[in-house]
Amino acid sequence: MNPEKVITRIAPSPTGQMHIGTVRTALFNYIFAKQNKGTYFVRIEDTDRERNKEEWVDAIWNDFEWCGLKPDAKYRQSEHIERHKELLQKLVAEDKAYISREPKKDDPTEEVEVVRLRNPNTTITFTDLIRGEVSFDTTEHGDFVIARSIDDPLYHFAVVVDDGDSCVTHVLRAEEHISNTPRQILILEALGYTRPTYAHFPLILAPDRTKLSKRKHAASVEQYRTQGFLPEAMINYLALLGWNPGGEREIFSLDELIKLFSFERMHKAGAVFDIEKFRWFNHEYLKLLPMQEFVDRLSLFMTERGDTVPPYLPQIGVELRNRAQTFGEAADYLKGGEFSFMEDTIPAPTGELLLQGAKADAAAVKTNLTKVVELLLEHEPFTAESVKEAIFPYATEQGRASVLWPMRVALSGKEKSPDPFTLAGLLGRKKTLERIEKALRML
RNA sequence: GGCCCUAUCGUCUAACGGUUAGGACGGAAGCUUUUCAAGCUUUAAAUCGGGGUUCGAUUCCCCGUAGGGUCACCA
Repeated sequence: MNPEKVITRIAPSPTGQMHIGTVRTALFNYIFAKQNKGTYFVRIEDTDRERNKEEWVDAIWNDFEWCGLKPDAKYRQSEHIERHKELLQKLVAEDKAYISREPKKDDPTEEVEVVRLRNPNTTITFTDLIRGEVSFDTTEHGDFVIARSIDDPLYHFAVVVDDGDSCVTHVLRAEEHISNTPRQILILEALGYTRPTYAHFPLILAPDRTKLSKRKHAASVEQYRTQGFLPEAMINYLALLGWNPGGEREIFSLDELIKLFSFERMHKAGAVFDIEKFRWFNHEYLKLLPMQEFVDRLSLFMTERGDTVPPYLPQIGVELRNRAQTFGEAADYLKGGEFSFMEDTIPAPTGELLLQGAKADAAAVKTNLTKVVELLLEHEPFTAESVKEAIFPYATEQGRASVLWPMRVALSGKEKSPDPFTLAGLLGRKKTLERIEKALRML
């Protein structure tokens, strides 16, 4: 019955590829808003004209769309520049801030007129949903700069104004911002806005336990998309970095996360991003996909990557997906000839390879292969299971290695491949028999 | 360095004073259609240290130690 509607936001800056930490913060903002039937929006923080680039603005929209985190609204901070100027002037007029003529910081030969806030030098205490009460002495900040000039606001000022005007109720962001919070509260109080509720999420760490950075580590959404990770797996994995619903289940859909999320179960310490576990999650999600969808999405991935999609992809889908944890790996397997046995043009295996794992001599292998042909000549139906039924008793009798190894090599032409029955099922009777006959001539 | 935050297997974590400290990833071993992968089974592996509080501490308090974040005319 609380009349106050929850409003959350994510505020990325368009200075490069989107960081997966940004996605996680967006995710929790999204989840919390949805859980409370509130609103979640994206605001692009583009007040730094020198570092921003249009291409990164587009990348942000694309990345969020790919992740499945659709905002209820979106806008750019630069659209509000007039409002920022207005409030900057108001603050100066009220003597809560003042214009200070001083040498430019990175070029002391030049003089600038920055705007500084009159710091009341108080101790600011705020409640953090994750960390409880947090206090900072703000005297150390002095009269800090809030604008490069009277019409060029800086981050802290712009954030406070935009959050205030957008009636953001919950500022949920990463821990790196926690020591910025008191400064923003000081600005907020000077401006007279209502203070939102804060929460600071633990950081995502690299294996060396420092903040995961795009410079040093694989940390951008784009990289993982390019490697063929599924957005649903990424969402799930990211949600479980620093949070869990208790119990032993790990696979959760976005809807389930919305139902289960709570700040009480949020960790306070940073969590190391483990690519191996992420790959495991991805594999789990790959296996959850209906085969047709797996094939379609992989085909799309390969096409975008410039790879040729082999016509036999649907047939080997199950085998391929067992092996590959990501679409990227699947594409690599295909490209690397892992499934070359599906091609009609493969050369016959050498006699040496046919005997390599057979634990028997050429004469015995020849006999066994001949027998296999005989057993399969009219066997019905010709599926992996039924081929196994036809061959297995004989193989067991003769020593499985002496039958199964050469049969598998004859069918695949390779040292490593799926088992002979799967191969036969995939190839069909005609090709199966042809390849065994061909192998027989190599002995 | 100042300020702030944090601390359970290598990693992600469960336990909200009483458990043989559980699960997952990864590792190791074994099984299978004597290859590869997947799958299944088994297994090693942790409460940072020291003081308290308590009949009893992973859990509460204090002090260390270690790690991280932040200290812009970036966001």
